[in-house]
Amino acid sequence: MVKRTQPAPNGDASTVRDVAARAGVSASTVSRVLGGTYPVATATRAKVMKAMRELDYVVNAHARALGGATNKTVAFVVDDVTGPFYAHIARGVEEQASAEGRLCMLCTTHGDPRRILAVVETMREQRADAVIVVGGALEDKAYHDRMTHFAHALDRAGSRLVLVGRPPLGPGVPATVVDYDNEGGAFALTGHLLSGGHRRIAYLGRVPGLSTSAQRIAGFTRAHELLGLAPDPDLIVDGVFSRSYGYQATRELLASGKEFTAIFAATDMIASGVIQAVRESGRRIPEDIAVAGYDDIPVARDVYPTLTTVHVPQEELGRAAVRLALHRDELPDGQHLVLGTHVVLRESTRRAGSS
Amino acid sequence: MVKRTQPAPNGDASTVRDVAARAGVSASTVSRVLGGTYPVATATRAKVMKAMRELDYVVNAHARALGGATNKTVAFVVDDVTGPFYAHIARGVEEQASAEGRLCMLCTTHGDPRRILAVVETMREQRADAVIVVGGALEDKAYHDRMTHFAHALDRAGSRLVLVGRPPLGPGVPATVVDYDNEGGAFALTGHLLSGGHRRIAYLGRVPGLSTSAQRIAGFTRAHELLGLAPDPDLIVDGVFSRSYGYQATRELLASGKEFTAIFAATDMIASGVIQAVRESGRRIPEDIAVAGYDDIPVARDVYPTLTTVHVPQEELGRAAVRLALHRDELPDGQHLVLGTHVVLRESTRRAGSS
DNA sequence: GCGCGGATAGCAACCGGTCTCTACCGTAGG
DNA sequence: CCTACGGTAGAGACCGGTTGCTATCCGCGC
Repeated sequence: MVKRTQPAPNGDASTVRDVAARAGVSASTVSRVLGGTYPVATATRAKVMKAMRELDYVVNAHARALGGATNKTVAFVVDDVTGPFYAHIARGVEEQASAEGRLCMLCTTHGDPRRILAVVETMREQRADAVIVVGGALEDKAYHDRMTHFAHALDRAGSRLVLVGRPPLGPGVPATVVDYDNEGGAFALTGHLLSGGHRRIAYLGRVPGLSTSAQRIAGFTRAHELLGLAPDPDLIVDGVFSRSYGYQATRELLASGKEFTAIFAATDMIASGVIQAVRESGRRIPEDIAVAGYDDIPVARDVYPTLTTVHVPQEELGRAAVRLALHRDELPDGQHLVLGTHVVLRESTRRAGSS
Repeated sequence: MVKRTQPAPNGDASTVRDVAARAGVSASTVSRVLGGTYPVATATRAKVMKAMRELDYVVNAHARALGGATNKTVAFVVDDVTGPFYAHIARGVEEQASAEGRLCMLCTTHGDPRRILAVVETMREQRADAVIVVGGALEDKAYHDRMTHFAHALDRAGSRLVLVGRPPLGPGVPATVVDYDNEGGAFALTGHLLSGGHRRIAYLGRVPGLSTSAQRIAGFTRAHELLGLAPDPDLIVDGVFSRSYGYQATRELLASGKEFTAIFAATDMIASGVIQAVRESGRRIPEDIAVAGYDDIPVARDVYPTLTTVHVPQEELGRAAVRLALHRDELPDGQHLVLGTHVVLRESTRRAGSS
């Protein structure tokens, strides 16, 4: 007899068979009590429950996952959790996952696209029933191909790839896309600035090759064109999505002597740096320079003056991602959901004349 | 023959045996190629690798976990990921977990202590090799007992409970504690304010029954006592750790007519609301009222004026939690690590005379 | 009194890897 | 030429739950 006869000999968790032995029933019966989806006599059930309690038994999720196809797990892949924008999406994902009885794995890539691929591979091993990738995508052919490959691989394994805030991989690729109206938000915000009389608007934080950036620039440009204008390429500055970049770039821009009356920061994080630099230069916001951001993260309400920005429904993006991944039939036409965005007017763009 | 003969009949992932069949070897051989820890002839290895590539094979993490005792997973339990303080700890946890070849599960409790218990139970099922619980603990007997129970249960299963930023459960309880010098930080910060001449300091955001809060108040009080003073209980205001609370409480405090020259906000989040309310009242910071916070989250550098606060090594807390859980021998004496904190002087407490 | 069907419980075969033990190969040493 | 041994590969028993099929016991109707 190699098998232990002790209930739970301290140092190893107890199993169904331990519980069965103690309750004087078979393992199947214990399993049925656990599952609840099979008739078990009340007296038997009570005996089993008692034994489980006495042994402090918990099922082994892995053994359970081996039988069924799925692990009841959702994976969330993101650049960096400390960014408020992603953190709020993460909250939505976690909440919805939890509501759907799923666990949530958190994986960060620190901006390295190769790590995304590695992480998705790992999630394939974990048999997660949804893999949610968040953040703008690199417009790179090889990368795109690898993601397409993963979409198919996940699909074959009964899992689902969900892209949040990035463009679809193409028709026929089994992936769900949850996006927000990036271009439309930029269009509306730029329109707001233009209608406020601004004609020379600087755009800070263009990221070449990043889908999110391209869309915002597109909206920015389209709003100009609607009025028969064109943005000055000289006022569109490349950068990264960070506060310190916003601060630094603004100082340089102010020092350059270029003319402009408004700054469209690619993100609120950038905008908060912009605001600091503008104020340190002695200029007033919005009287001398109007400032606007994008994302509507909490900092937009906290800066002084409060920041006009484009609201992105972050938590809803996260929730929708999980919801659509698990109930694919909810979205009949294709697998592409676009959530709306809208401009939130605050002090940083208020015109002198306005109330 | 019920078993499929097709390699991977589209709709189900391929298994070791599928690969074995295609490579013309046995399942054990495939497993050995996978593990790498057993001599396999070069030619055989090549055949197997080729088959794996052709079938786009990935191991099933659950099957693998079923054999070994652990799941190579670390669980991170937190109130809310959108709080910057917790988000930075999360980043530390995720980074270290990733460095140690572990995956990271994210679980949020939304401040409901019952959910912590449920989550820990779930992690027991998952056979996570560490469960990291972050955030101040409720000083409640029943709750304490349940946590102690879980510590033992996890220990029995070869797993480890780690408490971050909360007091130990008691001697003999198998749990690792990674804490920071909460009381010392509050003591130093209060000392800084007192040495700046402030004698009536308001404390905003006491949370009755929360360990973190009690420790900060203790440091606050001890610094007063060192100078033969005592804080005015009337200036210690109960609240919650949020920006809006800080804003509201400050308005009420200013309107109340109570005398004070400095505000010690229990957290930076509260402080950012305090700053806004003070400035809106027309008072200057720090000339009329000095403001200080706690935690040193990014917002402390972003507010105007920049915020004096107590630096808490958030990422290191997260990393240490994972490290100690996995290499328990690293901490010889007991399982209690306390990281240091220090005051970060910024503009919000600068005296007129100082540079 | 006998047979039938519903309600329960048990047996054993999975799920997909890993690991131990055994078997086989070729070759080098005696 | 035979044996011993290093090097490899295979067979099969796990890990812990789940589940289809079977077996048993019971009450009840004829």
